[in-house]
Amino acid sequence: MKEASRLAVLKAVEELHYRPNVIAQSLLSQSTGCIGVICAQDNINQTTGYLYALEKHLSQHQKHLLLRFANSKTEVLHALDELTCGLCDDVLVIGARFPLNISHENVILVDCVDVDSSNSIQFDHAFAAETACNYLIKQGRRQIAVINPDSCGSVEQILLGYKRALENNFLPFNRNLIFMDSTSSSVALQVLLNNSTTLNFNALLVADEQEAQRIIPQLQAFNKSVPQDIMVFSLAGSLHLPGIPTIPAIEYSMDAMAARIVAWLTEKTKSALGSNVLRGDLIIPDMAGRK
Amino acid sequence: MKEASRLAVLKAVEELHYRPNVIAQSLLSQSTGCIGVICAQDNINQTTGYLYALEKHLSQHQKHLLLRFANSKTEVLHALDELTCGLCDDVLVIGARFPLNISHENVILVDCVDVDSSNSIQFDHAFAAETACNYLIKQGRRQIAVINPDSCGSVEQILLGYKRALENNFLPFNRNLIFMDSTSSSVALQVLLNNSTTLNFNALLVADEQEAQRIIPQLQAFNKSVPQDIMVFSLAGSLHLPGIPTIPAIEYSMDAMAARIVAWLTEKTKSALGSNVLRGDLIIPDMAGRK
DNA sequence: CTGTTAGCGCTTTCAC
DNA sequence: GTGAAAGCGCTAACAG
Repeated sequence: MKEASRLAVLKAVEELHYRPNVIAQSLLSQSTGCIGVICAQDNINQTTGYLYALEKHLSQHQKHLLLRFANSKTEVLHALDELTCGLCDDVLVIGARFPLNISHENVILVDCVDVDSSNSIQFDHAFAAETACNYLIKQGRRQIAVINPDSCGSVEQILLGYKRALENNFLPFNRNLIFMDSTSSSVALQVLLNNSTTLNFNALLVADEQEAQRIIPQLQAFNKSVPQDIMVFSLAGSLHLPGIPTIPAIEYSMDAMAARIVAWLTEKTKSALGSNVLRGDLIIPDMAGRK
Repeated sequence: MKEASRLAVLKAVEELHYRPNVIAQSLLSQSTGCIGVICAQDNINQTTGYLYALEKHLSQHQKHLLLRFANSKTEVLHALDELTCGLCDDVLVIGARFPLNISHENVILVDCVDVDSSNSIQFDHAFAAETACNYLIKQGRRQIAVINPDSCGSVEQILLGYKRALENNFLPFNRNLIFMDSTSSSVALQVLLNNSTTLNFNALLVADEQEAQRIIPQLQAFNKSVPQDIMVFSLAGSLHLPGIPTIPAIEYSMDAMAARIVAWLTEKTKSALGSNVLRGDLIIPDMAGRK
């Protein structure tokens, strides 16, 4: 081959801005490099962390993030249908609080409820609750109440970790401090406050920071100062927004989660997932920070 | 054709879960239905609103949202490169605060600075500032300060609307109340507060709610109550989070924006954009709400 | 080492 | 009416 013609081709490539068509490549390779991400969590503000971490990791592996939102099983299945016709190599479903019963080869369930499938990544809520209680007990809070909405699906796990921490600290278990099946967290809080003289609770575990921010003003309205009288602990993340004081929380590393997911997607061996539970980090408020 | 064989085929389709391969279809039609969305805003929490509205509208038109994040011109161009090799029919760049100089046929710039291209949708900041000032003046606030970070790129527009409102209300313009080129909004605020006895300002326009939540505690630290002493107004959206009191704001309808974008994408005529500026709604805090 | 060919899964066209 | 064939843009495997 003449060097001249080689250069001529390269020059033409340059000048005509030739870009090999990835669709034609995909047709042959039977893989598009697209990963569908179906966000099913009810609080869409929580998706940002997931998406940012996921996109960062996916693009590093030449993969594309195809985003969908879905709020019910029907919507998830519909989205799944549209994405698995050759468009996406794999699909993630994130944060579904309704049972899905999906056990497809190429679908990974992340932080979903009612998971029987092995293709899933779950947060270790038992570990979170245990850490939370141990922290609170070390802070001198021995009467820890728990308010967890019915829908969270991590009820048993949270209770497990809660009891484990109490046992390890030789503390008695009081059923009246636990509100796991309440439809409204506000009602649960009212019951707690109405019985506060006998219950005498000084710490409160809630499902997430959003919940905490709803509950804290209610506590204050009943002359309970936070965290002096009642220390409120979020079992899933803090918001880190200006104007909102930090509360102690368990925070799950979105980066760690994304790394695991991408490892699974690229290696396609179940062992890549390692354990399929992810443990969160304990975040304690900066005492020197804002009041 | 025999009816029996027709049914046999349909039955086989059903049983084998046959799904026509969209990639093969794309190769022929030269269109994938994928719309690349490059989020370039520094505050990733702002992306959620865009993404949710966009995905909703796109999926209604059988289009897919391919998400990327980019924080610099280099990253945006790199993402653009990867998406325009046949994968995406069109690409949106959202919220870039750095000049891009892109005027590609299939790229729409949304809420980006320094836009010369006609393929863009901008927020009407002049209109926002004018509405804000008119509202504040009607609330009895005639000394309106403005703090706007340099990077926002809407400086002239905001000043335009500000002056227009003042003129229409026969109020004098005071240059000392305007901080448009300050690197730090905190420094600008300090200058304002140091001169507060002579300036006597009773309202403050800030770029967005995030900024407002940074500034409000600083005002309170100087014994300025909000909104009694100083009414803080956000020129771009409010957060609507529990635990954060609502402040008056201009809020842009993500739904309206998404609808316009999808109209442009589907009709592919510039007229579909209508005007390429989008005006925001005035949001006033619910006085009956939290303190 | 270079050049040709077949075929990825589909749709459109053209011939029967 | 139904059925065969061409071709979308690319890369594999093959033949020269």
